[in-house]
Amino acid sequence: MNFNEQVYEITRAIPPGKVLNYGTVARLLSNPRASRAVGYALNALPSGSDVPWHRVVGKAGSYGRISLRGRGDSVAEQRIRLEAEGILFDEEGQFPLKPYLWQPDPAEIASLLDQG
DNA sequence: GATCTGACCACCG
DNA sequence: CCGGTGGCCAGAT
Repeated sequence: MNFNEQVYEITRAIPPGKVLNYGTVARLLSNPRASRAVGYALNALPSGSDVPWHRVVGKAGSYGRISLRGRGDSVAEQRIRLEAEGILFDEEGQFPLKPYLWQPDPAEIASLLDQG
């Protein structure tokens, strides 16, 4: 199980209406500084993937933010999907992280990474 | 193998 | 709040 697959496993485990930051995903993989690599992994996903990539967002202070680069269409799609799950954006295209942050059970994560 | 790039973030100052 | 820096992994050249 390589790094990318672990990222996908974690992302698949995020419930609808909840989100994680790139850095949080990296921490769950025991690579606290690998947030950038998490972004790379999601970038490498095929368009028809069953991985809910839209539930991984960037972080700006205590706010969540869509931070895709060079993919205008995907930015719109991510926002639409999140809004469809009940996450509403403010005028600055952000939303407060606190009510939407997923708090995973460490044992569940360990199990996920172990099995896959 | 060296080098560069990219959906990032924590840590200073 | 803003900017600079270092660190991570994978893919392309």
